[in-house]
Amino acid sequence: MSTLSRKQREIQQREGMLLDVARKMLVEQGYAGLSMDRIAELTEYSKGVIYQHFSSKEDLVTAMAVQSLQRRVEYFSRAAAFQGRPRERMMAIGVAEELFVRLHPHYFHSELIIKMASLKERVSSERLEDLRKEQNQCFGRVRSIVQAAIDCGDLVLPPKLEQADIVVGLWSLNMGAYSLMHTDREMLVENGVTAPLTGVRVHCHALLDGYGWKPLVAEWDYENSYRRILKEVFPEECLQAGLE
Amino acid sequence: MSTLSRKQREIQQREGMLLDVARKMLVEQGYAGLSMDRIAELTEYSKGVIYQHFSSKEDLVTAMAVQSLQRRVEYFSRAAAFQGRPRERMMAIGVAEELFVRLHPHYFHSELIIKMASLKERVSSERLEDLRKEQNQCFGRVRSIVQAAIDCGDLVLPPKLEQADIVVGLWSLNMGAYSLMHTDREMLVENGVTAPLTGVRVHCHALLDGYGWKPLVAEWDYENSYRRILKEVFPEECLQAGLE
DNA sequence: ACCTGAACACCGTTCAAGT
DNA sequence: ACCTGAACACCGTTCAAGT
Repeated sequence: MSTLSRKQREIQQREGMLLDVARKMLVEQGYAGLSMDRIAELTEYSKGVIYQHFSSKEDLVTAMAVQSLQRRVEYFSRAAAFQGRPRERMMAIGVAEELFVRLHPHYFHSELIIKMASLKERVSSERLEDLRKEQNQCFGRVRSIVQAAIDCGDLVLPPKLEQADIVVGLWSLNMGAYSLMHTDREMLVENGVTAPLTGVRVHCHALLDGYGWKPLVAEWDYENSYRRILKEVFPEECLQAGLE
Repeated sequence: MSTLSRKQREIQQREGMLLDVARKMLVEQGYAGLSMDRIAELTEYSKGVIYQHFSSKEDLVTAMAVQSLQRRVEYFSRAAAFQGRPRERMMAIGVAEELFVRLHPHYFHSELIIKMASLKERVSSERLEDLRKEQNQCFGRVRSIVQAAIDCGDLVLPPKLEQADIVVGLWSLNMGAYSLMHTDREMLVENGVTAPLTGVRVHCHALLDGYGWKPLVAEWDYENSYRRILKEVFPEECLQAGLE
């Protein structure tokens, strides 16, 4: 027995449909091509209905980003549950992010977009709260792995770095690399960068080695960890993404 | 004796003024608040004149990004000329980026924006060529330092990484960190990240250590290098930014 | 109680008419 | 040769009128 009335469920379903149509539009035609008019036209609802769900265009885009973060939290949670050394679990987070970006580029794209404009002013406070919550969930998942590494002695915090800073470092490297690939792929190719996606993994290992997070690359068979993560945590996603 | 006629110079000057007004508007009111109508109003030119300079709104934003990259190339060039070990020169590039972001946040902002939407379609091909050129200049400045490090034996490329990949790793880390700070500062503060800007330097050192780029942090007094870079390369910018 | 779509203010872009 | 600004098509947002 659901806690929502039939009507409420219908409304929720409608919101999902609106977001699906909007996301498709965003991917195919860019931010400028995303129009409330055309969403109404395509879904055959009136414009008034759309404004019942979303208080503005920016609110709609933020809703897409919230969906994206929810999905990412799922991936991260599964990754964090991997059985192994903390650094292997952190590696699993990296794999989760890679698969997430590969399989849901439109979700990732919507996140990049809300980051751009100073949208906050025009987004409903409830939606902003949702966004904040999901972001902190993501942050928390990663942070608890850093904590575990400190607790078991695998990681001794370098001077001037707190626990949260380690999260920021990894987050920056990953987000920077994927947005670079999204937005400047041509430039990379032009400069002879051949396999940017595989590259991210190697860079992350270098960064973790730099923090002195044990076991170092030289002391452990991370190729094997990688295969185990793919097989044990993301078997289906792995097939979908076409990874061996 | 200039190579441009008086009229041509006037037009160039006008373009600069239009861009200044536009940038201010972008910073104060976000992308949605940037309007061709209001630029015309504020500058007291007609809308037709603006379209003589920029083929579309996207073209205008791209022009801002080109200006930004030109400025960055200046900073990078000065940094690359620093007298010292290649890793110190790379550190100087990091300092250049930090000062650039601190002193010209609006320039940096415009770069983030064009990266967002799939603007390419609506930007004149000349402008796109300018953008490409400046990007490659930046990339090249950094790359040549990596080359120097390889040549003198300070850096031995790790397996699976090419020269250009090292540039991508550093670029990603820096860009990711600064855009995170630009867009999610609240979230960082909420999670106890106190000094994100100083953090970037530490993360970069960790990454370079991870690549095995000599001399490692433990083998060299980089605090001293940092002070020298500020003093010798960016004395004025340093004062402007309010760094000690 | 919920939905519609005309109406409004504003925006990007063009181009015939002016100087 | 250069500039103007009315005109057009479209967009985000609202809300009185309908069911």
